[in-house]
Amino acid sequence: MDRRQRKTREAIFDAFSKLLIHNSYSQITVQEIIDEANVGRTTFYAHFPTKDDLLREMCAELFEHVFSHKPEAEPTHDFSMAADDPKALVTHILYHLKEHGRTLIILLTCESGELFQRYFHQYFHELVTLHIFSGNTRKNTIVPDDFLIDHISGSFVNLVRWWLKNHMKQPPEEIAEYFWAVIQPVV
Amino acid sequence: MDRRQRKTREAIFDAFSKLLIHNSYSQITVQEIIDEANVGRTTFYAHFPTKDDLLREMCAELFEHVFSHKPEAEPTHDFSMAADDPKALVTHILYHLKEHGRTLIILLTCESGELFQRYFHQYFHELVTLHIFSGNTRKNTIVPDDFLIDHISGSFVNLVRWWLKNHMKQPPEEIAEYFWAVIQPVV
DNA sequence: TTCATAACAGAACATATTGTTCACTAATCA
DNA sequence: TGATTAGTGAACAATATGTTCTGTTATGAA
Repeated sequence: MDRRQRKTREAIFDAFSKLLIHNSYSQITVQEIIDEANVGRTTFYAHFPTKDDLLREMCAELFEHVFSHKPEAEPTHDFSMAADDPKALVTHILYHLKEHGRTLIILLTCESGELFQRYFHQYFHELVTLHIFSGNTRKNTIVPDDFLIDHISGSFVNLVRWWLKNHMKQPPEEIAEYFWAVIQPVV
Repeated sequence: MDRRQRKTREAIFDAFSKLLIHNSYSQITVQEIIDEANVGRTTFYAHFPTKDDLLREMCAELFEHVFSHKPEAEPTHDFSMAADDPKALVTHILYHLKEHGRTLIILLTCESGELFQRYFHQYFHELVTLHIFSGNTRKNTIVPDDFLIDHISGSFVNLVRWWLKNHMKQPPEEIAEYFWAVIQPVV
């Protein structure tokens, strides 16, 4: 991608983030984003057909990072064994989420939360299916599998929102414990 | 309230519901609502300052009904003992929700879901605090109380959304069972 | 039934936002 | 260096918003 394109894209993302702190999504106009980002009107529309696309792409980029569990070097924490241990995997993700704290608050708190949440849920859903749910001997025979997965994903999104509401005071390890405490008994 | 006012209010609510089936909240314009409801522009603004207020009031009215657990005569089901039994209470609410199925789908599925969900969560939160959580000897000592309540409320909202996704095939009693199966082990 | 009151209709209005087009300039990287 | 690609800024039609006006109609109390 052209350096100019990256620069513009970054500028628009930043401007949008900044505006989301004080105004709600629907109230923010394309004009404001343009002004804040210092880009031409034409340029904005060349990058994003609509404001919704902008939000969508911003969410996608964020989650792409947060849910990436590549065997990369982790500077702040060691998760070499994360792949096997579901609990460690959750902690790992929570660490990544904490890195994006400010942006997360904006996206989950603001009016745009719904779209964001849908993404969140979707990404985590995949993870649950792969790493937490599978390989388990099912204890719970009352509820259908797909509901259970849905419940677990939803609970995680909820947990993160609760964490944010508490200004992310607790360390990721503790949050992971909470999650495990309400999920482990039902899987 | 004046009969004319009630009529106008109803017309606007109905028109809004109808439009929400096919278009997403943000795409619907005041003009469209006015046209669909057959009311004057002035009239609309006399009732609702903004489109958001309209949605807010619609949600409020719906939940006021769904979460009303007055000792009223229930035609479809008997819940005279609902006040004591949390599970019966949940079933009771699920019955009310099913009555509003179409409107619920619209409100939870569409883009406006976030605001709606917030209401939903809030109403149920109160109920959890009063009827499900209280009076229980706490088994779970790991997680904080306020997180647990949050988790339960969030799980209920999630459950209803899952139910809707499945076109409310299952009877309320079965859904209540599911809820109990994932909640009872953690309280 | 009468009548003052309050609600509604509809048109006209200024204002603001959207998304597009066009001619022009500047940066990129091969 | 030079062809290509990205960005600028102004102007635009189209549409939405919210307000103000004047006139009409329904309501419910006397």
